[in-house]
Amino acid sequence: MLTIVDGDAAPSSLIAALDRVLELTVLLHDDMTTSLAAEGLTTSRAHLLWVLHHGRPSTQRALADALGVSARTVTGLVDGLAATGFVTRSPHPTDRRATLVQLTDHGATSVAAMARDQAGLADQLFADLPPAVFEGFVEGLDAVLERLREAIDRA
Amino acid sequence: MLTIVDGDAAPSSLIAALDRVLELTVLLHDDMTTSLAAEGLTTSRAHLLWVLHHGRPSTQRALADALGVSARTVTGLVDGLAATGFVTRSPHPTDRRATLVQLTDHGATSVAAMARDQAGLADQLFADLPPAVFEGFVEGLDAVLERLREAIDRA
DNA sequence: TATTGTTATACTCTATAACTATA
DNA sequence: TATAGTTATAGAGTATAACAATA
Repeated sequence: MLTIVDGDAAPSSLIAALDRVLELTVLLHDDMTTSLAAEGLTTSRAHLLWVLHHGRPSTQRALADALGVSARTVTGLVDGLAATGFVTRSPHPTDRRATLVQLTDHGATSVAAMARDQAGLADQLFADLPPAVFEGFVEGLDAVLERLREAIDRA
Repeated sequence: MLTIVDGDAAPSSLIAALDRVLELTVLLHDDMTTSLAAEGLTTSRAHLLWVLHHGRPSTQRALADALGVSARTVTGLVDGLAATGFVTRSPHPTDRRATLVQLTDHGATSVAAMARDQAGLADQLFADLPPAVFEGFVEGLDAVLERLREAIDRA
């Protein structure tokens, strides 16, 4: 974690807040990585399954676009997911260049488990928060997200 | 981004909140990756530089412990950072098995740039927030972090 | 001519295991 | 005997470029 607070500069509550946001991101990432590993998935492969669950059988080209990675990368991800039984490849009915990727039963079960895990995590993080605290958090979060999107757009 | 809200389950404000937290983490990660790439750094290498900046010349063993990776991984990271001029290796003064890694001027300059980037980001995210919104966000963030740490401890 | 997905190649991060040089 | 860091090896994610099959 890139914690910035040190003796080099005057401490800033803004920087301290960013540090805690970054800590949250790191902890969340580790938690999700651990959960997925228990099901035999990496984050990249899980992401592909997730896209598949929401978009139904897709060509690899469509998956590459949805995931924001190259066609070559999708080949590798699908290879791995097919070898471990999460997806299957089948020919596209009308375009003989293309391949359709679809979830197996095992893949669908894993996606359902991922959804349950996320719902459970949301519960653990938020369910017992005082409503005012939860609402304040969400309000601030939305404002921060908006500013972050603006900053990225400017860059 | 693993956005969970779909037609499969009753929409939940808790899940929606987690989705936005996850969106924030993804956008922050992409933003930082882009900034670091502009300086010729990956996140792993930047993390090592950051540890070095805060801990002064360190053995690779100490770096491996601080980063939570294997000794082999540190060898690779230091190889890359040395080849690109961010760090140098030198013999440990008293333990001839060990190697000290230290920042070059270029490495120190890069760490300073990283610190500036983070401070700038904190400004962009928080500086123009109404104080009450900022405080509500931080209060909620602290509560969420606490619950996340508890959840991880239980697991 | 353009597109889909592959092979070829390469770089990075990560790990374990075996080994060398030292403690 | 234990530790620091290396080589050897391997798997995963990522990319570009060249290529085959098909549109």
